[in-house]
Amino acid sequence: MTTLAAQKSAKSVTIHDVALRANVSIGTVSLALRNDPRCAVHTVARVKEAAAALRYVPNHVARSLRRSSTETITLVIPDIGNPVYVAMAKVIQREARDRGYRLSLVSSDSQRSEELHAVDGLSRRHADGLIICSLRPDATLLRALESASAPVCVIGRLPEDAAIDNVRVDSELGVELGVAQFVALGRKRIGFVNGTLQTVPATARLEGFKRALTTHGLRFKTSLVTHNGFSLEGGYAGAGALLGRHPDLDAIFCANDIMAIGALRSIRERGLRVPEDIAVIGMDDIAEGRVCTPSLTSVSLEAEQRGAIAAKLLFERLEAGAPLEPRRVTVQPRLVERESSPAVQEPVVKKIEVAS
Amino acid sequence: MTTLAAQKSAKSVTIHDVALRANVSIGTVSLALRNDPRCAVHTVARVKEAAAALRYVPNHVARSLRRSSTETITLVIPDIGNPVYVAMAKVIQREARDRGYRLSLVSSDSQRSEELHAVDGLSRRHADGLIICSLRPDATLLRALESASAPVCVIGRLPEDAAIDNVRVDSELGVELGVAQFVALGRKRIGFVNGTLQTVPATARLEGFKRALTTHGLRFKTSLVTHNGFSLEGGYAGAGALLGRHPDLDAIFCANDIMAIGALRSIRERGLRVPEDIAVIGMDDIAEGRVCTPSLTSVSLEAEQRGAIAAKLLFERLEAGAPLEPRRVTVQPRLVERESSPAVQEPVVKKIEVAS
DNA sequence: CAGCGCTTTTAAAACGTTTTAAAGTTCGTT
DNA sequence: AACGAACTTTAAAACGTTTTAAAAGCGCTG
Repeated sequence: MTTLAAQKSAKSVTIHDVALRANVSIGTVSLALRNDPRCAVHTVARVKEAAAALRYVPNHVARSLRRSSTETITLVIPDIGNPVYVAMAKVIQREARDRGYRLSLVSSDSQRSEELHAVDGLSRRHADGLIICSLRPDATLLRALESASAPVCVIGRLPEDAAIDNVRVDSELGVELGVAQFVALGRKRIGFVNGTLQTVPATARLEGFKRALTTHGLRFKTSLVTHNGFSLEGGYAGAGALLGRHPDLDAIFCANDIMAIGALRSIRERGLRVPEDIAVIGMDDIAEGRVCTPSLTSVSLEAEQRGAIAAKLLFERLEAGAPLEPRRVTVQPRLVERESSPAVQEPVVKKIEVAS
Repeated sequence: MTTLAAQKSAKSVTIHDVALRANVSIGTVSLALRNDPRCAVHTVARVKEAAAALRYVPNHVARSLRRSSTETITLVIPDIGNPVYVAMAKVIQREARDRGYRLSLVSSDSQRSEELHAVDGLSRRHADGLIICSLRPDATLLRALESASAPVCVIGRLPEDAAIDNVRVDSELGVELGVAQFVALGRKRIGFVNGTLQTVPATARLEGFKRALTTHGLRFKTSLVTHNGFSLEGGYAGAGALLGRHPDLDAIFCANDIMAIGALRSIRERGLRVPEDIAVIGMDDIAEGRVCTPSLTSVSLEAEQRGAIAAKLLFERLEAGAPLEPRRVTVQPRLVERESSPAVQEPVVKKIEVAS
């Protein structure tokens, strides 16, 4: 196609071409195209006509340079394969779009280098702001974030003294909700399939697990916990190990839903039934949990809500003239009951039986 | 933190500052930082020292403007919630990174507007090239792609006369592989849970299904097929409808793995066993299929491979001086056998049961 | 020591916008 | 008829790079 080749090689039409055709200066074209009130209506019309005739489309790079703003924000998530982060990304994408920003999505796979690279992108002017969800915000990353050259917001728990906008969730409480549900079901031998050791979420969740056991007068033992990747395989392996050590478990809490789905499979393979023999609760409340078999009881960590709040904080900072104080928002977890650890039926039945 | 506030408000250090400190012209700084051989080694050293001392980081926007290349490519996928596209994206991301490009990922959710917007981004200089995976490449989109102002590559079937680089997979053949496997298992009453009607993949797969039935001397009926979204819910609904109409089905082919996982659930809920009562085969061979219960037999459409090829085509075009002829690559599907439709063992068992 | 060739550095132009300050208009008042 | 005021338009300066053509430095040769 000659048109194709021609178009690709042709110099693109600029504001100068439009100015020439509309017989005005480039300054006027710039004003007119943005409907600046300083520009007379008939001029606006003429300019737009010329622009349309020439198929003018503004060069975003040039505009960014002049305005020193790219109208893009970066979002870094740990794993694009995890639906919970995808859900978060979708919310943030929408928020960004509503404000005229584009979203640049990066999956860090928890690589520190990827995370730092994204922060670095701020000073290179790749983006105007950054939302980052990190499982392991160590000193290096925090330093980079604190001295970042543009607004930043972190989703996930940060040290108390970090001077960075922060949206977190009380995941200890989340684990406690789950364990409480097990106890209400009459389950006492509870295992915990946790995620990668030394990540902040894993640490917090373990803490919550210990606290919950204590609360309900149950004894904590290290052998009740496994640490594997926050992945399907991790959950599968974890539940397997746990059941190997404690064949008498009657409930397993999993540090996220993906792991829980892996755990379901492992339990099944041992010929055990969920929830009759073993109740299972996950965390994150992802869509997959609603449709797996059995459907998964889960503690929602309100990923969408956290994403929306992070976006709000970031844009406030972007739009604020003056620098703002660092802010912190904490979201509450919420138990969503489904088949893998049912709330009502079974326990009620059970209680009636006990009473009669 | 005052440093924080200071850094954020401070004008960023530019090549001019470095030039001043190193006592050379900005042109020299530019050359030195890129290790241009025209620059004397001692000067390079001095400049780099100055740059480091000032923590200079180059402004990518300015560079893009001058070089008129953003070193970014855009990838548009239909659904970021579908692991198969995520896998594809990861491959392409890697390929891009290896070549010094950044990847901007867009999930179109099959909205035409999103797709066109991405194409439009090329002329706005958001990116240097585009890879797009569209379920419904209609005339509007094709026209836009053909007259795009930068290199483009489409993953997915295009009309024969489209003058666009194109990577496709023979998905008819894929369906035929699946049906052949059912037949080998002795299954004859085969349903098809298809995706959204009027998408190109759904059309092709339906075609393949009809052809496969014919090949094996089976009769095609419209009632053997359902059309729903290419999603978990779609698969769940589709299998439900199918079983409502034909309770005697002994095999269900699903147009993708996500739908197949939904279908598994629906089948289970009716108290039927997979694969004993109903064999199931999906398409895409996503990781989730390996660990669901039962694990999912699937026809791989080689998403990673297609992604890699698309990247290769795009970068060839980006790096080519002269315009290239449009190219087309077709990839072959591959059957991956797992529990939901086992190759050897189970059918024997089944026959024994029936016999008893 | 003029001239040459080689290496290194530089000034200035360019990339395509937005923005600013100033210059032109037009019009109603005095 | 002159004078502002209000409205429009414009020229030119930025934004921070890369690139180009020319200049400068420098040692050699004839």
